[in-house]
Amino acid sequence: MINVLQVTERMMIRDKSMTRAINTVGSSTYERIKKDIIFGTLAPGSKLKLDALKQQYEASVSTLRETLNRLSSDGFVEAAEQRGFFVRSVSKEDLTEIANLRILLECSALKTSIENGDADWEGNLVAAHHKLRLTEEKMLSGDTSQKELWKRYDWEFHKTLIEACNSQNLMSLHAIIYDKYLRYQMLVITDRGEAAAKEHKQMFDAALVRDVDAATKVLEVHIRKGLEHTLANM
Amino acid sequence: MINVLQVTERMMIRDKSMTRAINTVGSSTYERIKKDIIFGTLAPGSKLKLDALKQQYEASVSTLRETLNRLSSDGFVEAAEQRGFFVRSVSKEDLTEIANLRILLECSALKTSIENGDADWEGNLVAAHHKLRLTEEKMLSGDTSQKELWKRYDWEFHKTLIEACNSQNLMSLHAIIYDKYLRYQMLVITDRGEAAAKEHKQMFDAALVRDVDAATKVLEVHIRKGLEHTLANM
DNA sequence: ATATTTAAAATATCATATATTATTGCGAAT
DNA sequence: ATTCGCAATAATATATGATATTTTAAATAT
Repeated sequence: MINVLQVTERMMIRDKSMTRAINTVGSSTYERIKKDIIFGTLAPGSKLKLDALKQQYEASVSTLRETLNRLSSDGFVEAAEQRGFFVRSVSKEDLTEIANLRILLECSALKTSIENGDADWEGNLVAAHHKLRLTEEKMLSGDTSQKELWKRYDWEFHKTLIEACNSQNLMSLHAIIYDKYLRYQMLVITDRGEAAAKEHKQMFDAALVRDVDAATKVLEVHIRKGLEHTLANM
Repeated sequence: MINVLQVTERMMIRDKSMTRAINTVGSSTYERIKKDIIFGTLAPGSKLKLDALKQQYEASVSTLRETLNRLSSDGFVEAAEQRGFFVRSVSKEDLTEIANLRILLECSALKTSIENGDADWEGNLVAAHHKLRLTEEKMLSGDTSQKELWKRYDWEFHKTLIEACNSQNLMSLHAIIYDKYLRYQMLVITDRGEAAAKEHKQMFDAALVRDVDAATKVLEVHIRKGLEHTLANM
């Protein structure tokens, strides 16, 4: 799931021999609003007035309510009965909870994934790490124009690492938590560029030689350091 | 959260000096449909046609769509773009994933909770276990009329056990997973009555003497045995 | 049998009506 | 003067029914 930065334009899918454009207004507003919450365009705690959203996202009230209800179940929006919707507010406590959850879920998934991953998985991992490293190098050399792309490759790398864990349920829970964690990262201006890149490399190497202990330990440090960095800057 | 068996009638809340009835059609429909999915009234895999639901739950299409979108984010309903909604289908693989997730989340929460629980928590735990034990005894002596109540007390006991874990995020994730697990339990006819009751007692005792290891071990066995029992009967 | 056309059913979206909450203004009491 | 309570009004959320679009199925032709 490229849930974070998913292309919002119409996607093509194969249907028999024809290609046909599909995408509902609902799903595209969902992606757009979610993205705007994660990347801070919609500020934490701010009221989501339906009339205003109607103009902003060019969708009807019903469609917006469907969207906001979904986002509320996901935990990005707060729904106050008969008082409307709000962007989920942020706090250090919440971030700490999110980070701990991410450690719990992702480390568990990583362990199983490393134990079960086949050649396909290794291939995907090599590819994912390669793309991530290239973008990281660009970022480190001062070209910060592609922050969104960088974050997408970060997501793809982490997702690929745990992809062989054999649990759809775990994967989708993790996807949500990852996005919540990302939202906090986008809240602060700076990032841990070089250190994070080094940790990615260590995880990559450990995963390929099937060293579960090393990989999960680095992952935990990776997340915990990210947590500390964000806490210190928010 | 008494999410499973929550009373669907209007609830009273205090507002200044008056009591005032609140409850939207949306939230009550949500609870009702969720309950019907968990308790099997709405069969796994079955199509959720809007017209039919409209009559069944006496709500408009838009309200129902809001509900179904929420349930889809929660994972109880499958939303197929432009093809409508379906009750989430079941499988042994899915149940196994759910059980493993429950072990992961609940054991982690239990550990922290036991480490942090104060006198209030102990009191709540004593009360929760007492209510559960009374109902279990009735069930074991043949009175199976209160299966829903029993399941509610089971939920309250497990919830109370982890309530001092200091993580709202973890608690709400756990609540969803618990309900998914419960759905599978309701699918099969029989239960592990006596054995489960014994395990509850063991967890209760271990929690009170703050024996993290013993408590989490029993919990894991408790869930794993429940998984095996359900797998064998589905 | 397979493909195409047509009809029916169902979903997605919208505009509007109803119910609820929030705001404002005014007068009485402290 | 300031606070509090109350009523009228405005703003907003919730819920509904109607319409447009898409999918499913049934029927016909290749």
